[in-house]
Amino acid sequence: MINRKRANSQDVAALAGVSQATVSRAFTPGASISAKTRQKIEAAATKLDYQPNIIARSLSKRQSKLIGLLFTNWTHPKAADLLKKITEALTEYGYKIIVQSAASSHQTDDALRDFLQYQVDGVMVFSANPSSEVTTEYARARTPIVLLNRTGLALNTSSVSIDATAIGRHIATSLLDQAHRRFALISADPESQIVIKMTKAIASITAEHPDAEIISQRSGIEGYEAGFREIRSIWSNPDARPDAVICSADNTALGILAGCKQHLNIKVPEDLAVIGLGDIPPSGWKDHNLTTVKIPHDEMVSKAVETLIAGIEDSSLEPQAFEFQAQLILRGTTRPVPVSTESPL
Amino acid sequence: MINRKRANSQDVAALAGVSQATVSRAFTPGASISAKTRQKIEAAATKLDYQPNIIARSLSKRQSKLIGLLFTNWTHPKAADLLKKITEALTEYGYKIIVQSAASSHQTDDALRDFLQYQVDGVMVFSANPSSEVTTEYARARTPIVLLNRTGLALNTSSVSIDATAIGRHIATSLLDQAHRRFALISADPESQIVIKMTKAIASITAEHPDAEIISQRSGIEGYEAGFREIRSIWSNPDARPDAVICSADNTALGILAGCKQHLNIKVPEDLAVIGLGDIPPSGWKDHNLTTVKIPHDEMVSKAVETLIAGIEDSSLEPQAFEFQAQLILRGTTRPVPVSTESPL
DNA sequence: CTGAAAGCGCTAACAA
DNA sequence: TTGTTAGCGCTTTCAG
Repeated sequence: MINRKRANSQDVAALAGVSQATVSRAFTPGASISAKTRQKIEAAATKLDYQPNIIARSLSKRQSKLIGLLFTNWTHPKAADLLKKITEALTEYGYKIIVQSAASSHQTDDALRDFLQYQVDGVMVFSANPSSEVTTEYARARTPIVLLNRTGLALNTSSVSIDATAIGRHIATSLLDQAHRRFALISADPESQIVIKMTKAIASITAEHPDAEIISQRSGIEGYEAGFREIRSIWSNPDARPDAVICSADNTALGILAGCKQHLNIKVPEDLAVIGLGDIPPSGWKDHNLTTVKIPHDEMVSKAVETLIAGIEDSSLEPQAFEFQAQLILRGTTRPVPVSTESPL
Repeated sequence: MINRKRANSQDVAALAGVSQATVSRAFTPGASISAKTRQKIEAAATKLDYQPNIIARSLSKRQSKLIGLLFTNWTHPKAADLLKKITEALTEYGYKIIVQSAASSHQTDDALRDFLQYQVDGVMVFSANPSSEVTTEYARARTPIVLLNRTGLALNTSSVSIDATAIGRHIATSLLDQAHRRFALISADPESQIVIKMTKAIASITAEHPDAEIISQRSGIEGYEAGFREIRSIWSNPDARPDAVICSADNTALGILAGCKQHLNIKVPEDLAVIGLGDIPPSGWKDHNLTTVKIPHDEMVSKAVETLIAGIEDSSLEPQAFEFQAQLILRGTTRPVPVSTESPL
């Protein structure tokens, strides 16, 4: 059987002895069509291996059932999980996902414009901020954008993020309760809104406390090895040693821990407290037992997806910003909390 | 400015005072059009925020510039890296990627049929085997499929994988050289062609050796914790203890290592050798120092992408199967190789 | 180099 | 319930 080209609804119509429009109805849920003709058509369709051409449908219906997903932060420890969750959630709603990768902000905008050419019904952006020119284009096209992992700065976009201020204050307070005073802050991307807000929150707490301070702030440190190296450098100046280091990622914190143990003979948490961010599985393993912050990624993805879908279905909806509460998980790399402050009931 | 609908080539044509077809030409690389009219059109286009509708173009050209990417194994340690690489490589060639996730083989087939409805120009499947019915449909539609991480069993599909037999033989031989005799095999998915082939290869080597044997084979073990638990169970029977365990994933091997150290007081590699698969970063860290197998993922992805593109551009091309050589990385969890066998020059 | 016109495969009124 | 007809926005002959 040498089928030159794929069967279309015309071919099926001819074989079934009905009009082409009727074939279209047979493939439209809830269209008015008699059971008998539907059967004829289904028979003809399977015979010809017919499947509706969604591209043509999209053109005609002026909606593509396509969602653009722009991904930048591939080294995020949950990158694969997030992608899976996003993909599956959107699939549930009957959408397909077009992924693009972007490194620079320039690429971000280009990718976003590409999405528009593909007539996506909506876009989700993970860890990047589109320019306001692009978001305006989107607004004009009435195509909603949801930013995941960014706080709601950009115009015309919804966002889902964590409440960085709250967790920042919480970390700082907890550290102070545990009698830590000299904080070092280590981050990957200093531009990240979350890092900025957390830093500000921590600073505001230390400012209120007479002998507490942020004694150093370093950025561009990402991953285990980077942490491993960084702690040496931090420790090298005996006059400026912190007694607590707060990292923007668990991986980095684990590297620091390893550095403390292997080279520097720093006792954690006695000499130094270490706090991570993300609560990746190894952090919970007994040999690491890292105090860290758990981010409710699943809830955030669900909310992001819901928001996007809502924006697609009701284009009059205003963009919204959501912040989720992250949770500090106290484990072995911070000193035990004094009993009195625990559940002050 | 309340632009009800997006501008189309018609609108641009009107504004520029040319025909719609000319606008189309202006956006077709290499079309014959004078510099002057092109400029007029570009001016009009930017004024109207016009961008060609790729959906319409696809319908008309009968090619979507869309590639379907079916992803099943999200827990693969390199999942995010692979996705990134695939996405970026295909983007280089001017394609966009539609991702879908599938758990069961049933879902695999459904997802692949969905891709067909979206008129994808080709499909890449990571770690799954489509049914032959579906691959036949694809063949009929002249839409190439490339399987990544599967050996070339399915009809009408190309595949890119590692040479599991070679690496299996290599591992077994190396272990025998190091005076190991009793092998335990631990895998996540016993159906995986790679696992099957490696097992067979190892078995064929042990068969040739009088006192070597595979003393146990366990599957369904995936991840650090699973490995951590499994080694206890393996070790619980003093009469059937292996002196080498070969894992289908580094994570699992690392869990085993931790179990050996923390609970069982097993000396590695003196009492037990441990070999992983994948060479994830922690395996190389000094505290683990795991002997493992490095898989040339980047080369494999490049080859898979090239093969797919080639298949799209020349539909007469026959499917091909590629196998890459994996590399055994000897580190600290296997006994040192006797000097005599090293470089037998 | 440019315009007119005929599709691409489908949906969506509108009649019948 | 069905058929007819007119698009959806673009590409691509074919003339000019």
